[in-house]
Amino acid sequence: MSGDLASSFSPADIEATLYKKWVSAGYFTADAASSKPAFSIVLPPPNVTGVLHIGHALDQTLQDCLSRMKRMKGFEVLWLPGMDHAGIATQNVVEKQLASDGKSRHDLGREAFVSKVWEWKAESGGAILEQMKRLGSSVDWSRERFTMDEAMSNSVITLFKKMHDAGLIYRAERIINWCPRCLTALSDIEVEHQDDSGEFVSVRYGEGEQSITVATTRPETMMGDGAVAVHPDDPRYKHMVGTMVLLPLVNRMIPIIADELVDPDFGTGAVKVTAAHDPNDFEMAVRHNVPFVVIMNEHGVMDGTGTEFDGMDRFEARVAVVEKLRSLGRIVAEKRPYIHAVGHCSRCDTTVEPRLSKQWFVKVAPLAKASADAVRNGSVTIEPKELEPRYFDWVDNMHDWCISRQLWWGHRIPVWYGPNDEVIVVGPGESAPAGYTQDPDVLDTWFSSGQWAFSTFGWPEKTADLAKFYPTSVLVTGYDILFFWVVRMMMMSTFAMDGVPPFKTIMLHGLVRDQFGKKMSKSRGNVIDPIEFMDKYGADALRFTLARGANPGTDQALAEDWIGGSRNFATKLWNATRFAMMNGATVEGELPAVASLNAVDKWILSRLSQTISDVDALLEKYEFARACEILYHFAWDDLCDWYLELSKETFAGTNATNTKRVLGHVLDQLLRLLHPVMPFITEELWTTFTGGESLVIAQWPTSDASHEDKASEKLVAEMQEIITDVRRFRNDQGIKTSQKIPARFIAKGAIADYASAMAFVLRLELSDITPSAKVEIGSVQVEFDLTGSIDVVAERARLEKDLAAAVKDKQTAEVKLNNDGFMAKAPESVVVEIRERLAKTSADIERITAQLATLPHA
RNA sequence: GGAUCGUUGGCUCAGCGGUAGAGCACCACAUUGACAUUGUGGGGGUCACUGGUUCGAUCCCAGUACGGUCCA
Repeated sequence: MSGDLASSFSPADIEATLYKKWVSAGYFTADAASSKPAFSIVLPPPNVTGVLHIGHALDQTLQDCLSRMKRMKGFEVLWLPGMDHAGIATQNVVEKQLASDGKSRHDLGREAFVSKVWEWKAESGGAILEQMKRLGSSVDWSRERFTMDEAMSNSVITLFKKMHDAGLIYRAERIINWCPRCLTALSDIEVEHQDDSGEFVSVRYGEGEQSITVATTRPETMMGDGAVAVHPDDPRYKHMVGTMVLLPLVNRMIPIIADELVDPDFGTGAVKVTAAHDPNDFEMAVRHNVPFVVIMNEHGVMDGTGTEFDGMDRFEARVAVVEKLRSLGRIVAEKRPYIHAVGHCSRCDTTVEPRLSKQWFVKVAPLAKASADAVRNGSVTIEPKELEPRYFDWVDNMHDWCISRQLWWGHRIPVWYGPNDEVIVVGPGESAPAGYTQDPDVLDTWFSSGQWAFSTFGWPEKTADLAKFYPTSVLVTGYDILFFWVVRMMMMSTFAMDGVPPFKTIMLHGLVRDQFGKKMSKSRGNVIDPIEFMDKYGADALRFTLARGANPGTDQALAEDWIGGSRNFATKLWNATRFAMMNGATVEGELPAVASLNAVDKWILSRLSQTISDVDALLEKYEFARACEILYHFAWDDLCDWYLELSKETFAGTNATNTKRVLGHVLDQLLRLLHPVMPFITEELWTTFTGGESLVIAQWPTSDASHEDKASEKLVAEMQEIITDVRRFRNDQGIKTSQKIPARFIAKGAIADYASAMAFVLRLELSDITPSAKVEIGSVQVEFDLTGSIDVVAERARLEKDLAAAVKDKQTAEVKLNNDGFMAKAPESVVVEIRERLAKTSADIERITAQLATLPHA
């Protein structure tokens, strides 16, 4: 019924072939018309510019794990792949290429530039999708999407209009984050705050009595000041509020205002109000009618101050302004370096410049509230629950979202302006009246990727996919993009889909770090390349390592050694399967009645049943690490180290029919359980072993309570104890593991039936001997004929060590049992357990003491 | 500064009111019957500190110290 396995496992020989087989068989293609229950996941779309990094590998391993398990459980699974057009990032890549030819996008013009980007995408974009195949991701390639696809653009425009009509999108002049290099607005989340070394300068404004010292980190913007602000209750300045003070350098009179926003304990307690260049100042300015004075252009170059600083870069100007103030004797104090948080463009790291500008915004309050409510009322669950506060913290305190970008690559804002400042939104299939011109800006990338959970299914059309697969079952992603993407998905989906959130569960995992728990970064040089490690150890090994480290919501360390360990595990599975096949293990025919089986077979079935129910429950709870741990130990310890060893004697005999069938069953079920995590090797082993078509479409195991058997578990535990103790004895006595020793077992009851199995494992030759040494475990004695003297010193040391342990255990048990409080209040089951421990340790002490007494003195 | 998480063997992490666990690393022995990408045995932790609750605390509570992350 089955083929042969090579003598060793070589991942490279099977992976690509198997992946092609799965795809061409259509296993991953979802059927919206299926009567099976749906299970759907949308892949967090990687950037079109991206390459597979270890974080993707983790994210996809977990999603694939869930998808494959659900598929085996009989769900109609759709795991939808695709990519994000990544506005700024992609435009930057193509602009860089142009720059190397000494050109800018303006040389090409908008249309030519955009088609250049499409060209780039066709040639070098999406490398990551091919890399996903290496990993084995069971995505539905027939449904691959790109956020700039026509259908998705249609969704974007439709939703923009819908939101605009609902009053959720508006245009306003505000202070926004501006990147002077990318020359576009950024949303709050595209700004990264870093501790920078700056300066903190105190400058005296005004003259004589009518002077006030302001402290600032941005002296260069003072030419744009419209006021000085103090706290209303600050006694130092109360008398000055409402008066005017001279603004140096430009010699303009500006008012002193009082505002609660000022922190009297910060600096001098007086701050300059630069309405057009600082978001807090902007707020105050609005409240107090302070004029907006723009003193910088879009490149971050001083402009319009009418001073010698015009034309200087903002940082150059900072130095020059301070220099000038110093020469004027206006510097009261300087602190340099002054470490403070400064915003940087997340795409190019340029220091962000707050800039007064007219942009489009999403009014987030009602959307954020709906998103928060969905989690608060339980219609969406966040796993692990501990991360919920972070979610609420964010959605409950969100600012309006700036969605316009001064870029060319992206969804063009569907707004047209008429000759008399009319504003209309032009939906799909509509067109603007003659003489209207379209807004030149494009939408934030997240505006389209935020629609990923429904636009990919064909919204706004009422498609079969949408009906079948929305809302998606679970979103699997790193907690680091909870705010970027997850919240946007929640807001936009809930709005577009009439209150139905995009997923039932948000499963958050952590970041992959290096082997010391440090963040991976190019500058540290500790970045792990998943492709390199798949080449070296196989995709299964990488996947297993990642899944095994994936505790919910927490970061995980990753070391090459550990991937090697997982590769060893794969090798172990390979060899165990070879062994099973060599010994005639089979999946043919009914599993024999449990009553007819020997205790070892009963035991492994019992362990299997527990393993199945544990692994199933843990995977359903997204406890990947614990599920993998259980699988690892079941496979390696229970199956390979004990079951196979204890069955060797049976296989060597003539009555192995039942055991062959049991082993076949256990192996079959184990490979199924492991398939979601290690799809390649399990597929190869299982198809070879069983002759079945594919594990991808095989049934997921279910536990069988009738297989659970405490008596056999107890018996095998006893056998394990005996074997371990005899091995220890042999080790202590320096007897080679290969050397066969004449021995006999003195045992009563069920255990006596397994003397020969144990003897086989222990390389003992059972015969009627005259013993010269013995090992006692509980009521069982194993006697040996060592034909000569034993190492008494070693033997005495071993027994004394056991004795000491038993004495210590006995004491702790006695202390408890002599404690009245314990006896009065501890639950009965605990008391019973301690009593049993006392009995056992007492017996052990007696036995070991007696044995020591028989030893000759060295 | 605010919030939040963490502190368990050499490293990375599980666990959790009732005698401390894993992987890797380490030590010794072994080429034996699927596997040296192996097997067998072993060593190693007063579970950060101080109080409290409890018959009993690594686990619960409070505080302290140190570290991380997010937000400002």
